Amino acid sequence: MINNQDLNERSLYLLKTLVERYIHDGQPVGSRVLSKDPKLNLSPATIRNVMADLEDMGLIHSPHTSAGRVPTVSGYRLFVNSLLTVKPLESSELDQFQSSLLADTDEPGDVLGKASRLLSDVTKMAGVVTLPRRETVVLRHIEFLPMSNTRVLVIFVTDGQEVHNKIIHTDRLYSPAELQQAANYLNAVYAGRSLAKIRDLILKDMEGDRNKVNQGMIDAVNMAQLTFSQKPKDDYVLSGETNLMGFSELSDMERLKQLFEAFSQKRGVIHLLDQCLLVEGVQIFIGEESGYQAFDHCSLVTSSYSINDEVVGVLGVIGPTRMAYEKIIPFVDVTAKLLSAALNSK
Amino acid sequence: MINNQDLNERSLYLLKTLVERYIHDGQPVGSRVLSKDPKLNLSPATIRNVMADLEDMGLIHSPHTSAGRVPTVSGYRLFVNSLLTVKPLESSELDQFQSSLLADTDEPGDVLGKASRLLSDVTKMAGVVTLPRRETVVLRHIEFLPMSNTRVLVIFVTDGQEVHNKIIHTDRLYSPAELQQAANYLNAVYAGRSLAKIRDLILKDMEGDRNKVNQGMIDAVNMAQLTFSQKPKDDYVLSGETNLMGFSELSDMERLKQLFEAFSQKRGVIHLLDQCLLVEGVQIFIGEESGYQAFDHCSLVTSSYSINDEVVGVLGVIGPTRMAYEKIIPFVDVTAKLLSAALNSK
DNA sequence: TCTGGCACTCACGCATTCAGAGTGCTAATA
DNA sequence: TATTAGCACTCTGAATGCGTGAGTGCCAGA
Repeated sequence: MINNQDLNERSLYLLKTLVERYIHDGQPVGSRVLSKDPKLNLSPATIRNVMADLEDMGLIHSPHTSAGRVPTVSGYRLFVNSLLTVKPLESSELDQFQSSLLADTDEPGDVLGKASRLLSDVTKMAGVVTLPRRETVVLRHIEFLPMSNTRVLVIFVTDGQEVHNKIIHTDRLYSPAELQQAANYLNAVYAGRSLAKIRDLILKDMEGDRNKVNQGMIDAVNMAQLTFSQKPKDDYVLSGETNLMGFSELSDMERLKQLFEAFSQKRGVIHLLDQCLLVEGVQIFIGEESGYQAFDHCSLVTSSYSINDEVVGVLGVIGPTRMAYEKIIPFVDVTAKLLSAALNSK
Repeated sequence: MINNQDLNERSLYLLKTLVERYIHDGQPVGSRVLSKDPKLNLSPATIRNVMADLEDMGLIHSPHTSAGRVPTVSGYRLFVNSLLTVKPLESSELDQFQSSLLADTDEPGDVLGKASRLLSDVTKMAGVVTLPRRETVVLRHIEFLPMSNTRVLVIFVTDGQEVHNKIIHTDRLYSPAELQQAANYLNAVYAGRSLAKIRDLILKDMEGDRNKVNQGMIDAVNMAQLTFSQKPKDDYVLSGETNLMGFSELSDMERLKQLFEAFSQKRGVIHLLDQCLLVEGVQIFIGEESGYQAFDHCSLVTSSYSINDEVVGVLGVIGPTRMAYEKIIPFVDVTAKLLSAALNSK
């Protein structure tokens, strides 16, 4: 990868203005327009020489002979890493964002939806928020309700205002009283622990079963096992996808279709977002960097969010590679912090 | 509207083959191809005369002078109402559909999702299933869980395997025991009744409150009131939207965007689908008939489904006006019946 | 009432032209 | 040695024209 040591000040400044210019008006930028930059103060010919160098280094390229230059992925990368001057948010905006996140709803877990909508509304691109990873999330309360036959509805509430519903099949018919008892037991023993931890405990408890006197406890642990054994498929809340249909760089129907299919498949996107869980702060994938073909012409700006200082999820913005990074980055950063704050159990 | 009395046998047959032909290969059909139809056995010139009549009646029209004819909305309408020969499903297909609906999941309420996916998978268009109307749906069980402060999580299960979660704000802090007691009371009194009925009962109970001795009952009714007072916004499960991006008649980006925005707004679509609740059997909106601009170039084939013989929702298929109605119609019909059967509480 | 024939229209594909934008290269300049 | 002016060159995109094929409408004759 090329870093800013390899280039002199002038070339870097030229690249910077070129990228800014391109982001601003979407046209390939030629030597003439750049020569008008007061700080550059060079003739078009000189600028052409510099641009030729930048092109040799793979930072820019021209779509065709007479068309000015466009940043490549490496060009964007260098720009974002070293040249970007981020625009901090106004504090009034910040207040506004915060209040829109905290606005009351009657739907549990809707903060995530709100965050997603906030991301897409403000950026006019697509917003995405992963649901908190169940692994690290803490169990608050569990409840069993009998359904038909041996089917039992499990309801459990976790930190982060989330309610989960799941149907399990028990080995025999349980009475409502038995179910209640099992729930009581589990609430007493497991509440307040992370689901990963609980899964460990279940295993231990099941081994120790033979020694236990109380059949009710064994039943309870069995049910817990049924509930928590498989790793749940993670999920996310997406919004503003339709905004993406307005961008000319995504106007190719075939490509757009692939992108939307990736969105509804969820698998790939989740996998991509999961990579951001490990990283502190804002992370950016530009174009092909993501490794997912569907995202080839998109950029993804993400940040992780947490509940009670434990990182549990990722949020971000998806848009065309040509996006206003200097605004998007601080915005994603702030939104992640606001969401974390909103989810903290007070 | 034009009906089949106004036209002679031959014109009708011509219209029928024209529409079938157009649906089959998507090209405007000219007099030459139609003249090759063995049952018609007419010269192109005669066919042109007949077509001119059909055009005068607004049943077909030509995109331009030398381009053959295409059915108009009225043409499709007449075709669908009187000329269509539906293709009944193979019983092997039927079994397959049924088993894919009944396949077990651990997510409550996922039958609807499965039905939606079935619709879109089989038709290669978009499938939609509205959630059961809460009005008519029957309460099975209700539960209260304390959250922070005066916020209480209400969980209630209805017929049709659906679990609803909602957060209410109570006027004062309730202990878990009090909440339990309230739930017990409500389960005893309200379970087995439709939510509309329950709303009535709540009103009566609240009037009668002053006379009641038991404060617990008053609290319970208050909570029920908070839970059930506002009409819930209805919702639907959509799938296979991306299939729509493959159709040339929907390839206009601006139009497609409007369509997808309508999908995510939900309001308009819900309103449209609600109209089908009242009608027995399959109902069809062709192109502009729906009255929603976003659907101008789409057709919608719907049928209502029921739980325990009470109509509660609508499912359907959305695709371009040029769709294989003779297959889609029986398929939607059957799917609705299968879903109703699957939802019947055995 | 049906049909053959004929003139007409239009979309589409193809080649051509032209202006505009931007480049690379070279030779002159500071 | 770095910068610049100048020039020839390339490519796009819009405009234009032309020929072809498909399909029509209409008329006159069977």
